[in-house]
Amino acid sequence: MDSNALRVMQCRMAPATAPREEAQDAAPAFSPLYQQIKALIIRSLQTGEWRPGEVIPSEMELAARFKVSQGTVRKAIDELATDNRVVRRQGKGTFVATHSEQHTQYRFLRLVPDALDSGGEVGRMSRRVVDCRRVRAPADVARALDLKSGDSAVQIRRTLSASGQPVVLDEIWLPGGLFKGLSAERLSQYRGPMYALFETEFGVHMIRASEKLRAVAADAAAAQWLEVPVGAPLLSVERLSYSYENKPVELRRGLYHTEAHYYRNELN
Amino acid sequence: MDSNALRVMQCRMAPATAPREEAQDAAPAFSPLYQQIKALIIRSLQTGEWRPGEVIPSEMELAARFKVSQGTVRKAIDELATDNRVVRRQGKGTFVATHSEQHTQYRFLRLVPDALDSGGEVGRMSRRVVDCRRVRAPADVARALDLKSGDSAVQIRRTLSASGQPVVLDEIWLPGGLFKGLSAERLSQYRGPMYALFETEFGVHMIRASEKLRAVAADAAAAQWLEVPVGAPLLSVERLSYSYENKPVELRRGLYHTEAHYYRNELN
DNA sequence: CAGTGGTCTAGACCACCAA
DNA sequence: TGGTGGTCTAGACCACTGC
Repeated sequence: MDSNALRVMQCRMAPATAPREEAQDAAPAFSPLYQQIKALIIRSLQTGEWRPGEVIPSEMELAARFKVSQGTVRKAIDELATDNRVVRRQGKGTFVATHSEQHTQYRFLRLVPDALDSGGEVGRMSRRVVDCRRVRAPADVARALDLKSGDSAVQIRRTLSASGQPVVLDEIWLPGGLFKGLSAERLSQYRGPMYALFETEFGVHMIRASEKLRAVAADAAAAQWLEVPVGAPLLSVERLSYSYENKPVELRRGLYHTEAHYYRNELN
Repeated sequence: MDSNALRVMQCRMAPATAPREEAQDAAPAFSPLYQQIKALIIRSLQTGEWRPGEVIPSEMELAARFKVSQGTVRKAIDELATDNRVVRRQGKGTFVATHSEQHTQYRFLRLVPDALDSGGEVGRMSRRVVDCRRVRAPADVARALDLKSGDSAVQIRRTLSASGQPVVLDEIWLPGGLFKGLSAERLSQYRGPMYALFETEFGVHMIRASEKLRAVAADAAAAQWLEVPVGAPLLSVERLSYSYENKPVELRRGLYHTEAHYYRNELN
């Protein structure tokens, strides 16, 4: 059969006689078929062919569409699932990941109260927006978010409180161009995690983040908001979040009061 | 063919007419074949049939031994590889993971110097053992390590320095029974990471760890060792490490000076 | 060259879910 | 009951390693 020869060609290079859809990479590097399929699926996710929360076509359908076996599609989807880009549900289908669902809420928040140390839910925190302004991005923010100096940016400051005690003071920076119309009112009114709002209102879906942690002393402002003495030790968490297109779109500088909470991390 | 019937039986329950090796779990829960194979391989790893750094039998050999297809063995090994219990090397074989190799050194240390912020190697740190004593485990340590109160424990204190500046002060607690003969001399003489010593000298291999991070103020002792003022903010990292048998065997309380270093964490 | 892990296929059956 | 993802098989060929 020549079907195998076709498969091999697909493996070795981006074929000219391609079946329908093709990545534009001119990279001559070897890439397995399932990686190519994965890239094609990601493109469809990026273009919005399937939106967050929706089902994507079944493995059989995708196999037919891409003219590969079900097993190859399966391996592609397996990786998308471990990347948290899709969620598989046996008997129902494969769904585009979203921040708007219960079990994925606060996916990036690692703060745990001392109290429910083992067992028990992570207590819901109450949000309070301090302010939300549009300004020209400072140099360091512009560098982190890949903006030109002078570009517009949104600055949000907010606190999170657990049982009345303020625990987190966040300063959030977003590219102004992507978040037109974002205001303190929108933020305050919205129910659910901020990342869910970003997703549904602005089409920005965060897939991963990178954090830098340090211990710092509280300055006057932080001390006031977190109700601690000036100079008290605080956990500084600088988070850079990346969008579906793998571009940095959020810089979040958090100060955590770790007297009754801690930052949990699992190492494997 | 009845070979399929046999497979199904293996899937549904731990069979009485088992092929050679069996897990002892009486749990009636459904478990896929490849999970059973994975459990069997883990048992062989625990009993030392294949030791850290060694090759395990090829997929074909294991398939013959367990009387399943190569694909099933492959899926079992895939999970062991993502669990960091084995390492696959194309063309060479599958190797039992070890802390004694270059690319896995300092697997659990997330501290990164500000300097080489992107690109560049993580600079080697110099170790210095402050002291190493055998004492009766304090209550909190005993609880964390599943010891009886009054059991013997090893307490190690040491520092890590980068380019002459002390950065980390660790207090390490180990069960006395597992680490007979561990002394300050052994620790000082050993070249390579401490976890490699644990592995080669005491047969204790860490597979995962759980950390709790907080910001704290330096007390007098910490201030002296880390050469910071009393009250300076330090990153407190309490790590509980688990052995191959998934039992907690190390409690490590670290204080990190995060002026020129930060704790890096990737969220997915 | 032989042996290893890595990819791909085709087809079977199972577990789960909803209508 | 039919459709989805999940498991398992058998066999082919590819890529990498070391002799």
